[in-house]
Amino acid sequence: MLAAAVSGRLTEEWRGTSDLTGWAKITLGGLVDKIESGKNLKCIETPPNEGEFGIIKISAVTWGIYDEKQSKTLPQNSLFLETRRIKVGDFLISRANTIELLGNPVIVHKVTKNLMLSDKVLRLEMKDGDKLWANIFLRSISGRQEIQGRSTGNQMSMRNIGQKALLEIPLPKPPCEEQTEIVRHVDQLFAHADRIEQEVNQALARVNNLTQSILAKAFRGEFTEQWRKDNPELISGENSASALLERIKAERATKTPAKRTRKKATV
DNA sequence: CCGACGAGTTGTGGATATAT
DNA sequence: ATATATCCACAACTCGTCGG
Repeated sequence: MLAAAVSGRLTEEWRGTSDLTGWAKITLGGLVDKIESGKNLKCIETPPNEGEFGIIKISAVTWGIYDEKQSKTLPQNSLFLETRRIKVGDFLISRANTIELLGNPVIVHKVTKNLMLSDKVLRLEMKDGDKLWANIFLRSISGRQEIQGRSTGNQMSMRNIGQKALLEIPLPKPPCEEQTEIVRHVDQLFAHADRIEQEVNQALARVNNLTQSILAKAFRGEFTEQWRKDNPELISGENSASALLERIKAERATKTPAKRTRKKATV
C-alpha cells in the first residue's frame, strides 16, 4: 500500500492517469529544517509518573505508533532538558536498531508524560505536511531499502544510521495538492485496514470462544439424549466421533498390549 | 581582529550485555 | 534468537580565552 502510494499508483487510480509530472526528486534533508538528538543518561527502569521526568526508549518509536509507556524515569528532575522535550507533532526516528526496525519513524499524536529524546532517537523538524509524506515514504519498500542500504555496523543485531546518511536519502516529492491527496488516501486505506484487522481479531476471538464452549459443554455432559436427537447429522455416519471410538476399542481388543521397554537413560 | 589552543559538548559507531 | 539498552572510544563541533 505504501509502495503504491509512493510510486504514484494510488493517485493513478484517483486521477485516471499514470504520469508523475511535477514530481521532484529531492532528499530527506530537503524537507528537514533541523535535526536533534537526546541524552544518554542512567535512569530508573519504569516510566515516569505525574510530576516526574523521563527519557523515551527506542521501543517508543519502533512500531509505527508513539508509545510513551516505553520510557524510563530520570533520577533527578533537574536532568531533564526542556529543549529535548517530546511534543505533539514531533517526527521521531531511531538511529539504532536491528536492520528491519532501524529508522522506523513515528509522528507523536498524544503526550501525557514529561519525556525527552534519548541518544538513540532523533527528532526531525519539518513542515506538518512533509512529516506525513516522509512518514509514508520511510515506511514504504523504497524507504526501507534506502535506510537499510545506508546503515552501518558489523553487527546485524544493532545497525546504526548517522544523521548525514539519513538526510541524504532520496525521495520523490509530488506537488503540494497531490501530496496532500495521497496522504489523505493512504490514511483512509490504513483506517480501512485497521477496521478489517479488528473484525478479523473479533471473529478469531468468537471462534476461540466457540471451541471452548463446545469443549466445556462436552465435559459437563450437556450433549444429552435430546441434543443427539436434535443433531443427528453430527453423530451419525462412520466418521462421527462415537463411531471412531468404537473402532479404536475394537482394534485394541484384538491386539495384545505390547511389552513396554524402559529406555536406557543417557548421561 | 584573527588564529591557535584547549576544554567541554555533541554526535557517531559499534561491541557487548541484558531482557524477553 | 531477537530486540534493545548500555557503555565507551573517538570524531567533530562549539565556545571561551589569550597572545600577537
